[in-house]
Amino acid sequence: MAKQSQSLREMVYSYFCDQMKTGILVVGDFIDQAEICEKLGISRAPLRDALIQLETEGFVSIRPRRGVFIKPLTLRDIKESYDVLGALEASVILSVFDKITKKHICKMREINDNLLNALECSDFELYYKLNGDFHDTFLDIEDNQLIKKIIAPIKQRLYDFPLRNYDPGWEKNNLKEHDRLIESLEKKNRQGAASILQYEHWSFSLQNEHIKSFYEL
Amino acid sequence: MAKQSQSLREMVYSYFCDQMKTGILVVGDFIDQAEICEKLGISRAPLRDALIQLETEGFVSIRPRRGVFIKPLTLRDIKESYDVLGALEASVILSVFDKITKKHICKMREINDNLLNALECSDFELYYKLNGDFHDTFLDIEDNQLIKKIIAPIKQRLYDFPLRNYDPGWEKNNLKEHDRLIESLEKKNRQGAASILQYEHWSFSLQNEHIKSFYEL
DNA sequence: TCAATGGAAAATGTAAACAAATAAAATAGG
DNA sequence: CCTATTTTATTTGTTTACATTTTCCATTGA
Repeated sequence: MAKQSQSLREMVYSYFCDQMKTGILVVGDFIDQAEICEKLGISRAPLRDALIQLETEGFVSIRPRRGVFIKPLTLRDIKESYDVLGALEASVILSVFDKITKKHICKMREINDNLLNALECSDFELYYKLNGDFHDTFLDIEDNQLIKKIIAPIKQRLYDFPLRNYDPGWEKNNLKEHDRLIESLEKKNRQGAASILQYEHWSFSLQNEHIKSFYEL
Repeated sequence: MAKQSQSLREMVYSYFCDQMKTGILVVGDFIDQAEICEKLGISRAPLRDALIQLETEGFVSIRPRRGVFIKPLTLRDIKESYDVLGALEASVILSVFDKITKKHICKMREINDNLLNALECSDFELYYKLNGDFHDTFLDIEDNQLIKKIIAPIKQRLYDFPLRNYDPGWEKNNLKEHDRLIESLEKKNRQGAASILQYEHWSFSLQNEHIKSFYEL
């Protein structure tokens, strides 16, 4: 039915990621295990394996003897995620600061230009892909694998699966923060760069209103 | 055989935590699944469930078709953990700063006194318990559950299961940092407190030599 | 004596069967 | 007609059984 190189558990895991990304599985959904087993042509064991992994990562909630649900994303969850991402990305910027070259800065500027284009074309899907690329520019230089392993699922939960009310105003603001980050990097302003990330870009209180409308909360 | 209220998976999970805390299961160990199943009187499914959770949390490594190992704790792992803990605990101190009362400060001071006593009695087990309590004093006020959920397994991996070469010199240093943290809190020095946590207490480069001997690396 | 190939044993990934618990439905009583 | 209790059905947690893969050992050949 699929590749044989990877285990069925990994296959099921990717299947869920895809389903969430494409919006077929939505926050709050109940997961019909029998249906999925039939659909994928597998038994319940590897499905359960993947579900436990997803639960540990925070995507689903297994209620004993009652079933599996995709965890709803509350405003509180978002606030908590923002705080964590702010602290960790700021830490990353500080630690990779000396490794950031002109090349990286050029790349970030280029991506930010493309982000503006995407916005003007109202291609929000491209926008969010590019936005990920922007942050990956400095995350890729970081060699702390643990930090990256923590950041990834949190971002995925925030962005990858619920695609809703795009808000050009918010996104333009986002670009400005990116610009200021780039500026700080050019000026070799280490603390400034970290501060922009932690206390502006990932500031929940500053972004509160936009977030509410984006996530329909 | 055990409580019936919780699922077997949770029981197995706690079993592993205990085994790691008490040092029966050591870093690098191969896990004999059949043996554990027999010992606990359960089948392989709930054991596997717990192992997948432990793998996602970073405790063990499941090598497909080859077995399960307790992840070795490399110097690199420790450095990465320190960076994450520094960033997150600093973030916590900043966010709970206004909620810290005289009562909390007294408690921290009290714990720190007991820490010194434990050191003088060479009761290192008590020492590490109290050390956890010290940090919990401000972590308990934090209402960001996500941060706490991230911090807990990282600390557990660092401290809870390998009990080795205690180094009174290092631990005394630790107490001094605690004192300076308390001092900053009293003086309402928000940034100072965060800075002590992130760039001194959880600074890998400052603690490098002590860490090496503590973990026998 | 050493290396290589083949086979047996052990351990894991997967599937299927079973049991217990929860949710839904139907029946009985007011 | 509504409510409460009992019964049925669905779904999960767990056990058991099977198949595939890996590892180890023995035998054979150079």
